[in-house]
Amino acid sequence: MLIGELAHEAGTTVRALRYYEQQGLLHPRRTANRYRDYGENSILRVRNIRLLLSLGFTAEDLHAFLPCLDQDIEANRCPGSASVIAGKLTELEGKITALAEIRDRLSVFLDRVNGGCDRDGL
Amino acid sequence: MLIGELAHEAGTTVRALRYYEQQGLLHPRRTANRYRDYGENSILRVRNIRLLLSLGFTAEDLHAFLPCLDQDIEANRCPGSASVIAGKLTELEGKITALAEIRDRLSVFLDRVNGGCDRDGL
DNA sequence: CTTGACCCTGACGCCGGGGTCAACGTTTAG
DNA sequence: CTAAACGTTGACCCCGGCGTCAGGGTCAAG
Repeated sequence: MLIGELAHEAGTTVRALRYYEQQGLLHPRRTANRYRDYGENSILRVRNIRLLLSLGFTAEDLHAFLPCLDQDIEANRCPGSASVIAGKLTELEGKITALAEIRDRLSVFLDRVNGGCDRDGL
Repeated sequence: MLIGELAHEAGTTVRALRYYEQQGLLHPRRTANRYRDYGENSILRVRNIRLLLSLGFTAEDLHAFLPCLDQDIEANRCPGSASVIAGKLTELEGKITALAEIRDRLSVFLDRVNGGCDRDGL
């Protein structure tokens, strides 16, 4: 399978696939004319990569998932990745908490802006 | 007041102040030797800028606050900024929701990884 | 033979909020 | 006189995940 077809099958772009390879996440064979040649399993692999990226992992984080990227990642165990996941989970909780704080501050802020003014319009 | 002193008073850096000016948020006078010359009100103004940035507004968003940046922004009404604030609040809620979803997915993911494996270590 | 649709590598652009030089002018203290 | 400690502009660097050229090669169809 050539890169364009894989991109189509996996729902991404040619550029993204080359980027994943550059990050060490894909290792396609090459045809005689140096075209990248992917196997069928690459479709699942790329989907897994995109799933994990959408979950907030970085490309570097994904190295911990390398051994199991070709399998059904959601159904299968992936030794070594648990600590990475746990770390990301903690990081994520922190971000959510921080954003919630900002939201609360902003909400109070909005109340003041609205409450203290609006003699004209309201 | 020169730029270094203002940076110190407002708790930020010289570079940040020049950046704010570049973004159209500050307009210091110049002394005879082209040094930036800030008034006392600039301290509050810069603090307000930093407060708003920390609340998640971009430098561009801050243009909506220009008329009131020199006042006590938390106590004062700021006509025209309410809609910007409300928009940010909505945006923020969206981000929090998205992150919470990711967190939940990730949590399920972690459970599977732990539950399906670990015959050796645990 | 030529056109068009693929493929290749390499490299710059983007976003945000500055950090961090470089190379230079000014002012003050000793 | 000189050095330190300020100030000036300009320009590149950072992060992550690609988008988007530029300037080629390759291959099948007409």
